[in-house]
Amino acid sequence: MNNQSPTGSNEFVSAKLKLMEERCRKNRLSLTVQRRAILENLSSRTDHPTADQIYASIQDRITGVSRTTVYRVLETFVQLGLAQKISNPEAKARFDADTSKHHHASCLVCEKVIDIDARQLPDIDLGSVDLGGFKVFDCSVVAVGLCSDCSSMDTAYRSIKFN
Amino acid sequence: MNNQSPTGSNEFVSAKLKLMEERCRKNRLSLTVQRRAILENLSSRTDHPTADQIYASIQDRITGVSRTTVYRVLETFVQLGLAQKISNPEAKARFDADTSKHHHASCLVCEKVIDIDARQLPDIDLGSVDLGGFKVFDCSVVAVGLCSDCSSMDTAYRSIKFN
DNA sequence: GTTAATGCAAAGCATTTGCACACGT
DNA sequence: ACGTGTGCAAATGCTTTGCATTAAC
Repeated sequence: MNNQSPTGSNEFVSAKLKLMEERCRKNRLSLTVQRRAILENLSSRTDHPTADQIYASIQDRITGVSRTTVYRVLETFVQLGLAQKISNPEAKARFDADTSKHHHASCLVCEKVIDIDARQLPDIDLGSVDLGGFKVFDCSVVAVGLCSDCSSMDTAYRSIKFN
Repeated sequence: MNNQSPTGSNEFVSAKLKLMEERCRKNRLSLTVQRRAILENLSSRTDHPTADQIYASIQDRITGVSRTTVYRVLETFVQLGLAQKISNPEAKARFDADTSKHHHASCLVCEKVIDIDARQLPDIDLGSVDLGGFKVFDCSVVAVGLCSDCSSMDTAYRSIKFN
């Protein structure tokens, strides 16, 4: 993360929890321990986890949470605008509690996804682009390549077999 | 598609097949009927199909092709730089025979992915952006929203449950 | 002939669904 | 109490793997 975005900080987590309570109340959804635990976990990390990664890191809590619930709750959060599924080239969904405008870089080897601060790039203006009637809700840049850990390892090049 | 890009045209398909033959020879890979059929199918369409969609549209050929082979061959094409997996928010891989610089818009309802001509947007320059050692191979814009078909249907709004 | 590719069946992950029970309001 | 949410188990969807057979060079 860059030093300007609060994603993952304690303040971000508690603000996010407050927002969830507000949105849940507005939509008559229950404030369950599971929802709190899942949102707390997702918003305290910056690694854009899969549903299963979130499940793995909270299942050992006192209460226990089922995998099914993690999938269902994350879907609810997306509908409520509390989280988003981020675009990546792999065949699995990754989630992000930071719904503000920013971009991502996805590692082809370890599949890690890092954030790119939107302020480091000019705004993308799709207003004057012909999209044939497509209504854009959101757009962002996705970079693919090798993260610093993977590019410093020989193993990184195992996946690049041909030329 | 826009009228400047040749993706999907007969010329594009045959040029792509020639390129595949060249790359396969260079890497001592066999020129099989399956590889030809899969590349021909992928490069003649502009809808960014999943592996399964390609399988569905070629399995009724004389020879028959197995699903496994489609998955394996597509992976090979990506390694050879003949195709790319495109970033999208859904939990499945989508392929594109157009490896030139362009962008995508992904429909949240029908999951259709349409192309956005790179010339309609300013270049994205990640050269001066701090990525913490991440090595970028490629980057593009991904828009999410509703395609023209889905935004004209009431059903499109079924997925937007909350506020 | 040798090496690489395919097909089948089975396994492995990722995700969703049906239904009974438990919890939040 | 009422309606919603959860957990379990099973089903489904997407993708990969092992191994014997077949095809390409």
